[in-house]
Amino acid sequence: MSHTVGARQAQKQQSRRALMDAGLHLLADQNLASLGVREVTREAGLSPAAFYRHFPDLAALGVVLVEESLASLHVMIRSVLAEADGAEELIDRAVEVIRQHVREHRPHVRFLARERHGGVRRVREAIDAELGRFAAEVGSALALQPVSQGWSEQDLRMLAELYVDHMVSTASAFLEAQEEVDPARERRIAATARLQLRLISLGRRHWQGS
Amino acid sequence: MSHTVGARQAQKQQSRRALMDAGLHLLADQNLASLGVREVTREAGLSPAAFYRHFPDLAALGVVLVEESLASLHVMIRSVLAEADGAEELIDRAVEVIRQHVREHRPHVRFLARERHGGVRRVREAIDAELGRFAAEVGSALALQPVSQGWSEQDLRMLAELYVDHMVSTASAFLEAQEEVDPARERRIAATARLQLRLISLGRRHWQGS
DNA sequence: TGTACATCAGTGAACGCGCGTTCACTGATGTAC
DNA sequence: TGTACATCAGTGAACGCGCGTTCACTGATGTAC
Repeated sequence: MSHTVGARQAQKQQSRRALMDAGLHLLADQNLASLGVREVTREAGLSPAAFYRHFPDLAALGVVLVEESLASLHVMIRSVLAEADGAEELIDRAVEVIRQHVREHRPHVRFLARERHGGVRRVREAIDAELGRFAAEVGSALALQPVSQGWSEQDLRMLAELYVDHMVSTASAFLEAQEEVDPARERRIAATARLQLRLISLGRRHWQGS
Repeated sequence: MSHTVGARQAQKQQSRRALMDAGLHLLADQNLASLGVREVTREAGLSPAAFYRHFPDLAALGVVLVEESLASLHVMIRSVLAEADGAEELIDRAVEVIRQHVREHRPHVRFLARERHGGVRRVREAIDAELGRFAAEVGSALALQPVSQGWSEQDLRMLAELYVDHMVSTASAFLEAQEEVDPARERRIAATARLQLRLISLGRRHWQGS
Protein backbone atom coordinates (compact mmCIF):
# COMPACT_ATOMS: atom_id res chain seq x y z
CA MET A 1 0.00 0.00 0.00
CA SER A 2 2.77 2.41 0.82
CA HIS A 3 3.61 4.40 -2.27
CA THR A 4 7.29 5.00 -1.55
CA VAL A 5 8.62 7.95 -3.47
CA GLY A 6 12.16 6.76 -3.89
CA ALA A 7 15.14 8.20 -2.05
CA ARG A 8 16.15 10.42 -4.92
CA GLN A 9 12.82 12.18 -5.32
CA ALA A 10 12.45 12.46 -1.56
CA GLN A 11 15.76 14.26 -1.33
CA LYS A 12 14.81 16.55 -4.18
CA GLN A 13 11.60 17.47 -2.38
CA GLN A 14 13.63 18.16 0.73
CA SER A 15 15.95 20.55 -1.12
CA ARG A 16 13.01 22.29 -2.73
CA ARG A 17 11.42 22.69 0.67
CA ALA A 18 14.71 24.04 2.02
CA LEU A 19 14.80 26.66 -0.74
CA MET A 20 11.22 27.71 -0.04
CA ASP A 21 11.82 27.91 3.69
CA ALA A 22 15.01 29.87 3.14
CA GLY A 23 13.14 32.30 0.90
CA LEU A 24 10.30 32.68 3.35
CA HIS A 25 12.78 33.30 6.15
CA LEU A 26 14.77 35.88 4.23
CA LEU A 27 11.59 37.64 3.14
CA ALA A 28 10.94 38.57 6.75
CA ASP A 29 13.37 41.46 6.26
CA GLN A 30 13.14 42.30 2.58
CA ASN A 31 11.02 42.16 -0.53
CA LEU A 32 10.95 39.45 -3.13
CA ALA A 33 12.28 41.96 -5.66
CA SER A 34 15.49 42.41 -3.69
CA LEU A 35 16.04 38.74 -2.84
CA GLY A 36 19.06 37.02 -4.43
CA VAL A 37 19.55 33.50 -5.77
CA ARG A 38 22.88 33.14 -3.95
CA GLU A 39 21.31 34.48 -0.78
CA VAL A 40 18.59 31.84 -0.86
CA THR A 41 20.88 28.91 -1.66
CA ARG A 42 23.35 30.02 1.00
CA GLU A 43 20.55 30.05 3.59
CA ALA A 44 19.30 26.68 2.35
CA GLY A 45 22.76 25.11 2.48
CA LEU A 46 23.03 24.42 -1.24
CA SER A 47 25.32 25.62 -3.99
CA PRO A 48 24.05 28.53 -6.11
CA ALA A 49 23.70 26.35 -9.20
CA ALA A 50 21.42 23.92 -7.36
CA PHE A 51 18.68 26.55 -7.37
CA TYR A 52 18.10 26.05 -11.10
CA ARG A 53 17.31 22.35 -10.60
CA HIS A 54 14.11 23.56 -8.89
CA PHE A 55 13.07 26.98 -10.21
CA PRO A 56 13.83 28.96 -13.38
CA ASP A 57 14.08 32.19 -11.35
CA LEU A 58 13.07 33.81 -8.09
CA ALA A 59 9.71 35.01 -9.36
CA ALA A 60 8.78 31.36 -9.89
CA LEU A 61 9.69 30.57 -6.30
CA GLY A 62 7.57 33.56 -5.28
CA VAL A 63 4.54 32.28 -7.16
CA VAL A 64 4.83 28.90 -5.45
CA LEU A 65 4.99 30.67 -2.10
CA VAL A 66 1.83 32.61 -3.00
CA GLU A 67 -0.02 29.39 -3.73
CA GLU A 68 1.11 27.86 -0.48
CA SER A 69 0.23 30.96 1.53
CA LEU A 70 -3.20 31.28 -0.04
CA ALA A 71 -4.01 27.62 0.48
CA SER A 72 -3.59 28.07 4.21
CA LEU A 73 -5.56 31.34 4.10
CA HIS A 74 -8.34 29.51 2.32
CA VAL A 75 -8.60 26.98 5.10
CA MET A 76 -8.80 29.80 7.59
CA ILE A 77 -11.54 31.66 5.73
CA ARG A 78 -13.63 28.53 5.51
CA SER A 79 -13.38 28.02 9.21
CA VAL A 80 -14.41 31.64 9.83
CA LEU A 81 -17.32 31.32 7.41
CA ALA A 82 -18.56 28.15 9.04
CA GLU A 83 -19.39 30.18 12.12
CA ALA A 84 -19.93 33.72 10.87
CA ASP A 85 -23.61 34.54 11.05
CA GLY A 86 -23.22 37.76 12.98
CA ALA A 87 -23.93 36.74 16.53
CA GLU A 88 -21.67 38.06 19.28
CA GLU A 89 -19.81 34.92 20.16
CA LEU A 90 -19.26 34.05 16.52
CA ILE A 91 -17.57 37.39 15.96
CA ASP A 92 -15.33 36.61 18.90
CA ARG A 93 -14.40 33.30 17.40
CA ALA A 94 -13.77 34.72 13.93
CA VAL A 95 -11.32 37.27 15.32
CA GLU A 96 -9.67 34.54 17.35
CA VAL A 97 -9.28 32.35 14.25
CA ILE A 98 -7.54 35.21 12.45
CA ARG A 99 -5.25 35.84 15.41
CA GLN A 100 -4.29 32.18 15.60
CA HIS A 101 -3.78 31.90 11.89
CA VAL A 102 -1.37 34.82 11.84
CA ARG A 103 0.46 33.33 14.81
CA GLU A 104 0.82 29.92 13.18
CA HIS A 105 1.58 31.09 9.65
CA ARG A 106 3.43 34.30 10.33
CA PRO A 107 5.96 33.97 7.48
CA HIS A 108 3.25 33.24 4.93
CA VAL A 109 0.99 36.04 6.10
CA ARG A 110 3.85 38.50 6.15
CA PHE A 111 4.82 37.43 2.67
CA LEU A 112 1.28 38.08 1.41
CA ALA A 113 1.04 41.47 3.10
CA ARG A 114 4.41 42.52 1.71
CA GLU A 115 3.99 41.29 -1.84
CA ARG A 116 0.34 42.22 -2.26
CA HIS A 117 1.48 45.65 -3.41
CA GLY A 118 5.09 44.64 -4.02
CA GLY A 119 7.29 45.06 -7.06
CA VAL A 120 6.78 41.69 -8.76
CA ARG A 121 3.75 41.83 -11.03
CA ARG A 122 3.12 38.09 -11.40
CA VAL A 123 3.08 37.66 -7.65
CA ARG A 124 0.89 40.72 -7.10
CA GLU A 125 -1.66 39.55 -9.63
CA ALA A 126 -1.77 36.03 -8.19
CA ILE A 127 -2.55 37.44 -4.75
CA ASP A 128 -5.23 39.84 -5.94
CA ALA A 129 -6.98 37.25 -8.08
CA GLU A 130 -7.11 34.89 -5.13
CA LEU A 131 -8.44 37.56 -2.75
CA GLY A 132 -11.18 38.22 -5.30
CA ARG A 133 -12.08 34.53 -5.27
CA PHE A 134 -12.22 34.64 -1.49
CA ALA A 135 -14.67 37.53 -1.64
CA ALA A 136 -16.85 35.51 -4.03
CA GLU A 137 -16.77 32.58 -1.67
CA VAL A 138 -17.66 34.77 1.29
CA GLY A 139 -20.48 36.29 -0.76
CA SER A 140 -21.99 32.86 -1.48
CA ALA A 141 -21.82 31.95 2.18
CA LEU A 142 -23.49 35.22 3.20
CA ALA A 143 -26.28 34.65 0.69
CA LEU A 144 -27.29 31.49 2.55
CA GLN A 145 -27.85 33.33 5.82
CA PRO A 146 -31.40 34.43 6.75
CA VAL A 147 -30.23 38.02 7.39
CA SER A 148 -29.45 38.33 3.70
CA GLN A 149 -33.02 37.91 2.46
CA GLY A 150 -33.84 40.49 -0.16
CA TRP A 151 -30.19 41.45 -0.71
CA SER A 152 -29.12 42.07 -4.30
CA GLU A 153 -26.06 40.39 -5.79
CA GLN A 154 -24.23 43.71 -5.71
CA ASP A 155 -25.03 44.34 -2.06
CA LEU A 156 -23.84 40.88 -1.08
CA ARG A 157 -20.64 41.38 -3.01
CA MET A 158 -19.87 44.73 -1.40
CA LEU A 159 -20.48 43.25 2.04
CA ALA A 160 -18.23 40.29 1.25
CA GLU A 161 -15.49 42.66 0.12
CA LEU A 162 -15.91 44.72 3.25
CA TYR A 163 -15.41 41.57 5.34
CA VAL A 164 -12.39 40.45 3.32
CA ASP A 165 -10.76 43.90 3.49
CA HIS A 166 -11.43 44.00 7.19
CA MET A 167 -9.87 40.57 7.62
CA VAL A 168 -6.78 41.67 5.70
CA SER A 169 -6.41 44.84 7.78
CA THR A 170 -6.87 42.91 11.00
CA ALA A 171 -4.35 40.25 9.97
CA SER A 172 -1.79 42.95 9.11
CA ALA A 173 -2.30 44.58 12.47
CA PHE A 174 -1.88 41.27 14.31
CA LEU A 175 1.25 40.60 12.31
CA GLU A 176 2.95 43.74 13.55
CA ALA A 177 1.77 43.32 17.12
CA GLN A 178 3.03 39.76 17.25
CA GLU A 179 6.38 40.69 15.78
CA GLU A 180 6.97 43.01 18.69
CA VAL A 181 5.63 40.41 21.12
CA ASP A 182 3.27 42.96 22.61
CA PRO A 183 0.28 41.11 24.15
CA ALA A 184 -1.48 44.32 25.20
CA ARG A 185 -1.35 45.67 21.69
CA GLU A 186 -2.59 42.33 20.39
CA ARG A 187 -5.55 42.43 22.77
CA ARG A 188 -6.36 45.98 21.73
CA ILE A 189 -6.37 44.97 18.07
CA ALA A 190 -8.66 42.03 18.79
CA ALA A 191 -11.02 44.25 20.77
CA THR A 192 -11.13 46.85 17.99
CA ALA A 193 -11.74 44.22 15.32
CA ARG A 194 -14.63 42.79 17.33
CA LEU A 195 -16.26 46.19 17.77
CA GLN A 196 -15.89 46.92 14.08
CA LEU A 197 -17.45 43.61 13.10
CA ARG A 198 -20.29 44.32 15.50
CA LEU A 199 -20.89 47.71 13.93
CA ILE A 200 -20.89 46.14 10.47
CA SER A 201 -23.41 43.50 11.62
CA LEU A 202 -25.59 46.28 12.91
CA GLY A 203 -25.49 48.08 9.60
CA ARG A 204 -26.21 44.80 7.90
CA ARG A 205 -29.31 44.16 9.99
CA HIS A 206 -30.74 47.60 9.18
CA TRP A 207 -29.83 47.54 5.50
CA GLN A 208 -32.69 48.46 3.19
CA GLY A 209 -31.06 47.60 -0.11
CA SER A 210 -29.46 49.90 -2.61
CA MET B 1 11.08 91.90 -0.13
CA SER B 2 11.95 89.05 -2.45
CA HIS B 3 14.04 86.57 -0.53
CA THR B 4 16.09 85.25 -3.45
CA VAL B 5 17.58 81.86 -2.72
CA GLY B 6 20.69 82.29 -4.76
CA ALA B 7 21.44 80.45 -7.97
CA ARG B 8 23.55 77.83 -6.21
CA GLN B 9 20.92 76.78 -3.68
CA ALA B 10 18.22 76.88 -6.33
CA GLN B 11 20.18 74.45 -8.48
CA LYS B 12 20.80 72.18 -5.51
CA GLN B 13 17.07 72.08 -4.82
CA GLN B 14 16.49 71.23 -8.44
CA SER B 15 18.89 68.29 -8.31
CA ARG B 16 17.36 67.07 -5.08
CA ARG B 17 13.94 67.26 -6.68
CA ALA B 18 15.25 65.37 -9.71
CA LEU B 19 16.54 62.58 -7.44
CA MET B 20 13.21 62.32 -5.63
CA ASP B 21 11.25 62.30 -8.88
CA ALA B 22 13.58 59.68 -10.34
CA GLY B 23 13.12 57.54 -7.24
CA LEU B 24 9.35 57.94 -7.31
CA HIS B 25 9.31 57.05 -10.98
CA LEU B 26 11.48 53.96 -10.59
CA LEU B 27 9.44 52.82 -7.59
CA ALA B 28 6.48 52.32 -9.88
CA ASP B 29 8.00 48.97 -10.84
CA GLN B 30 10.00 47.90 -7.81
CA ASN B 31 10.43 48.24 -4.07
CA LEU B 32 12.59 50.72 -2.23
CA ALA B 33 14.66 47.79 -0.96
CA SER B 34 15.72 46.84 -4.48
CA LEU B 35 16.33 50.37 -5.74
CA GLY B 36 19.93 51.31 -6.55
CA VAL B 37 21.87 54.56 -6.09
CA ARG B 38 23.29 54.37 -9.60
CA GLU B 39 19.83 53.61 -10.96
CA VAL B 40 18.39 56.75 -9.38
CA THR B 41 21.22 59.06 -10.42
CA ARG B 42 21.14 57.68 -13.98
CA GLU B 43 17.40 58.44 -14.17
CA ALA B 44 17.95 61.87 -12.67
CA GLY B 45 20.78 62.71 -15.08
CA LEU B 46 23.48 63.06 -12.43
CA SER B 47 26.69 61.22 -11.68
CA PRO B 48 26.47 58.47 -9.03
CA ALA B 49 28.60 60.42 -6.60
CA ALA B 50 26.24 63.39 -6.74
CA PHE B 51 23.66 61.39 -4.81
CA TYR B 52 25.70 61.72 -1.62
CA ARG B 53 25.55 65.50 -1.74
CA HIS B 54 21.84 65.13 -0.94
CA PHE B 55 21.19 61.90 0.98
CA PRO B 56 23.36 59.56 3.05
CA ASP B 57 21.60 56.52 1.57
CA LEU B 58 18.44 55.40 -0.20
CA ALA B 59 16.50 54.81 3.01
CA ALA B 60 16.89 58.53 3.76
CA LEU B 61 15.45 59.39 0.36
CA GLY B 62 12.62 56.97 1.15
CA VAL B 63 11.83 58.72 4.41
CA VAL B 64 11.65 62.08 2.66
CA LEU B 65 9.26 60.57 0.13
CA VAL B 66 7.11 59.26 2.97
CA GLU B 67 6.87 62.73 4.46
CA GLU B 68 5.95 64.23 1.15
CA SER B 69 3.37 61.54 0.39
CA LEU B 70 1.77 61.81 3.81
CA ALA B 71 1.56 65.57 3.66
CA SER B 72 -0.57 65.33 0.55
CA LEU B 73 -2.64 62.54 2.14
CA HIS B 74 -3.18 64.75 5.13
CA VAL B 75 -4.64 67.48 3.00
CA MET B 76 -6.97 64.95 1.41
CA ILE B 77 -8.16 63.56 4.72
CA ARG B 78 -8.95 67.02 6.00
CA SER B 79 -11.01 67.74 2.97
CA VAL B 80 -12.91 64.47 3.43
CA LEU B 81 -13.45 65.20 7.11
CA ALA B 82 -14.78 68.64 6.42
CA GLU B 83 -17.76 67.07 4.74
CA ALA B 84 -18.07 63.62 6.30
CA ASP B 85 -21.09 63.61 8.56
CA GLY B 86 -22.68 60.50 7.15
CA ALA B 87 -25.29 61.91 4.81
CA GLU B 88 -25.63 60.39 1.35
CA GLU B 89 -24.19 63.14 -0.76
CA LEU B 90 -21.28 63.61 1.61
CA ILE B 91 -20.34 59.96 1.19
CA ASP B 92 -20.41 60.47 -2.55
CA ARG B 93 -18.11 63.43 -2.26
CA ALA B 94 -15.70 61.65 0.10
CA VAL B 95 -15.28 58.77 -2.35
CA GLU B 96 -14.79 61.26 -5.15
CA VAL B 97 -12.09 63.09 -3.20
CA ILE B 98 -10.23 59.80 -2.71
CA ARG B 99 -10.52 58.93 -6.40
CA GLN B 100 -9.21 62.32 -7.42
CA HIS B 101 -6.39 62.22 -4.93
CA VAL B 102 -5.17 58.87 -6.23
CA ARG B 103 -5.42 60.16 -9.76
CA GLU B 104 -3.42 63.30 -8.99
CA HIS B 105 -0.83 61.75 -6.71
CA ARG B 106 -0.53 58.27 -8.18
CA PRO B 107 3.23 57.88 -7.62
CA HIS B 108 2.99 58.94 -3.99
CA VAL B 109 -0.02 56.76 -3.25
CA ARG B 110 1.58 53.76 -4.92
CA PHE B 111 4.74 54.38 -2.94
CA LEU B 112 2.79 54.38 0.33
CA ALA B 113 0.85 51.23 -0.56
CA ARG B 114 4.00 49.41 -1.57
CA GLU B 115 6.20 50.43 1.33
CA ARG B 116 3.59 50.25 4.06
CA HIS B 117 4.46 46.58 4.47
CA GLY B 118 7.73 46.76 2.57
CA GLY B 119 11.21 45.67 3.52
CA VAL B 120 12.60 48.93 4.90
CA ARG B 121 11.78 49.25 8.58
CA ARG B 122 12.30 53.00 8.99
CA VAL B 123 9.96 53.72 6.11
CA ARG B 124 7.37 51.22 7.32
CA GLU B 125 7.33 52.71 10.79
CA ALA B 126 7.05 56.25 9.48
CA ILE B 127 3.98 55.31 7.45
CA ASP B 128 2.26 53.42 10.26
CA ALA B 129 2.85 56.13 12.81
CA GLU B 130 1.36 58.69 10.47
CA LEU B 131 -1.69 56.56 9.69
CA GLY B 132 -2.24 56.27 13.43
CA ARG B 133 -2.16 60.04 13.72
CA PHE B 134 -4.69 60.26 10.91
CA ALA B 135 -7.00 57.93 12.81
CA ALA B 136 -6.70 60.15 15.88
CA GLU B 137 -7.55 63.19 13.81
CA VAL B 138 -10.54 61.46 12.27
CA GLY B 139 -11.63 60.39 15.76
CA SER B 140 -11.61 63.97 17.02
CA ALA B 141 -13.63 65.11 14.06
CA LEU B 142 -16.17 62.34 14.56
CA ALA B 143 -16.53 63.26 18.22
CA LEU B 144 -17.85 66.67 17.22
CA GLN B 145 -20.72 65.25 15.21
CA PRO B 146 -24.15 64.95 16.85
CA VAL B 147 -24.42 61.26 15.88
CA SER B 148 -21.55 60.53 18.25
CA GLN B 149 -23.35 61.55 21.41
CA GLY B 150 -22.78 58.98 24.13
CA TRP B 151 -19.93 57.29 22.29
CA SER B 152 -16.94 56.22 24.42
CA GLU B 153 -13.38 57.11 23.48
CA GLN B 154 -12.76 53.51 22.49
CA ASP B 155 -15.82 53.34 20.25
CA LEU B 156 -14.85 56.56 18.50
CA ARG B 157 -11.34 55.28 17.96
CA MET B 158 -12.48 51.99 16.46
CA LEU B 159 -14.84 53.81 14.13
CA ALA B 160 -12.06 56.17 13.07
CA GLU B 161 -9.78 53.21 12.36
CA LEU B 162 -12.51 51.53 10.37
CA TYR B 163 -12.84 54.65 8.23
CA VAL B 164 -9.08 54.99 7.75
CA ASP B 165 -8.67 51.31 6.84
CA HIS B 166 -11.55 51.63 4.44
CA MET B 167 -9.99 54.67 2.87
CA VAL B 168 -6.67 52.85 2.45
CA SER B 169 -8.37 49.83 0.85
CA THR B 170 -10.36 52.04 -1.47
CA ALA B 171 -7.30 54.03 -2.48
CA SER B 172 -5.39 50.82 -3.27
CA ALA B 173 -8.27 49.58 -5.39
CA PHE B 174 -8.45 52.87 -7.31
CA LEU B 175 -4.70 52.73 -7.83
CA GLU B 176 -4.87 49.41 -9.65
CA ALA B 177 -7.94 50.32 -11.65
CA GLN B 178 -6.36 53.57 -12.83
CA GLU B 179 -3.11 51.85 -13.76
CA GLU B 180 -5.01 49.68 -16.19
CA VAL B 181 -7.04 52.68 -17.38
CA ASP B 182 -10.26 50.76 -16.84
CA PRO B 183 -13.07 53.30 -16.26
CA ALA B 184 -15.70 50.61 -15.71
CA ARG B 185 -13.66 49.01 -12.97
CA GLU B 186 -13.06 52.43 -11.45
CA ARG B 187 -16.80 53.11 -11.36
CA ARG B 188 -17.45 49.73 -9.79
CA ILE B 189 -14.92 50.45 -7.05
CA ALA B 190 -16.47 53.83 -6.36
CA ALA B 191 -19.95 52.29 -6.20
CA THR B 192 -18.78 49.58 -3.81
CA ALA B 193 -17.00 52.06 -1.57
CA ARG B 194 -20.13 54.21 -1.35
CA LEU B 195 -22.31 51.24 -0.41
CA GLN B 196 -19.83 50.18 2.23
CA LEU B 197 -19.70 53.65 3.74
CA ARG B 198 -23.49 53.73 3.76
CA LEU B 199 -23.61 50.42 5.60
CA ILE B 200 -21.10 51.67 8.12
CA SER B 201 -23.17 54.86 8.68
CA LEU B 202 -26.18 52.68 9.27
CA GLY B 203 -24.34 50.64 11.89
CA ARG B 204 -23.14 53.86 13.41
CA ARG B 205 -26.65 55.28 13.74
CA HIS B 206 -27.88 52.15 15.52
CA TRP B 207 -24.84 51.74 17.76
CA GLN B 208 -25.69 51.26 21.41
CA GLY B 209 -22.20 51.53 22.85
CA SER B 210 -19.89 48.72 23.91
C1' DT C 1 21.00 -11.71 -6.24
C1' DG C 2 24.51 -9.44 -9.27
C1' DT C 3 26.10 -6.57 -12.94
C1' DA C 4 26.31 -2.92 -16.35
C1' DC C 5 24.46 1.20 -17.81
C1' DA C 6 21.31 5.50 -17.34
C1' DT C 7 19.65 9.23 -14.78
C1' DC C 8 20.04 13.50 -12.64
C1' DA C 9 20.43 16.42 -8.03
C1' DG C 10 24.02 18.79 -6.52
C1' DT C 11 29.00 20.76 -7.11
C1' DG C 12 32.70 24.12 -7.68
C1' DA C 13 35.01 26.96 -10.77
C1' DA C 14 34.60 30.45 -13.99
C1' DC C 15 32.70 34.49 -16.60
C1' DG C 16 31.56 39.18 -17.19
C1' DC C 17 28.87 42.82 -15.03
C1' DG C 18 26.91 46.48 -12.33
C1' DC C 19 26.96 47.72 -7.78
C1' DG C 20 28.05 51.27 -3.56
C1' DT C 21 31.27 54.19 -2.09
C1' DT C 22 35.73 57.10 -2.01
C1' DC C 23 38.61 60.45 -3.83
C1' DA C 24 40.98 64.37 -5.67
C1' DC C 25 39.33 67.46 -9.01
C1' DT C 26 36.81 71.50 -11.38
C1' DG C 27 34.53 75.50 -12.11
C1' DA C 28 30.49 78.27 -11.23
C1' DT C 29 28.58 80.89 -7.41
C1' DG C 30 29.13 83.58 -3.25
C1' DT C 31 31.58 86.91 -0.22
C1' DA C 32 34.80 90.33 1.77
C1' DC C 33 37.01 94.37 0.95
C1' DT D 1 32.47 98.30 -9.80
C1' DG D 2 36.53 95.18 -9.49
C1' DT D 3 39.51 91.80 -7.44
C1' DA D 4 41.07 87.93 -4.72
C1' DC D 5 39.74 84.16 -2.11
C1' DA D 6 36.26 80.61 -0.20
C1' DT D 7 32.64 77.50 -0.86
C1' DC D 8 30.69 73.44 -2.49
C1' DA D 9 27.50 70.85 -6.08
C1' DG D 10 28.73 67.93 -9.37
C1' DT D 11 32.40 64.95 -11.90
C1' DG D 12 34.86 60.88 -13.58
C1' DA D 13 37.96 57.40 -12.46
C1' DA D 14 38.95 53.86 -9.43
C1' DC D 15 38.37 50.09 -5.92
C1' DG D 16 36.92 45.68 -4.42
C1' DC D 17 32.80 42.84 -4.14
C1' DG D 18 28.88 39.90 -4.72
C1' DC D 19 25.82 39.01 -8.16
C1' DG D 20 23.24 35.62 -11.85
C1' DT D 21 24.13 32.20 -14.78
C1' DT D 22 26.83 28.48 -17.44
C1' DC D 23 29.44 24.49 -17.61
C1' DA D 24 31.59 20.02 -17.36
C1' DC D 25 31.82 17.11 -13.53
C1' DT D 26 30.61 13.52 -9.79
C1' DG D 27 28.55 10.02 -7.47
C1' DA D 28 24.44 8.19 -5.38
C1' DT D 29 20.07 6.29 -6.89
C1' DG D 30 17.31 3.86 -10.27
C1' DT D 31 16.59 0.31 -13.88
C1' DA D 32 17.07 -3.55 -17.21
C1' DC D 33 18.40 -8.02 -17.68
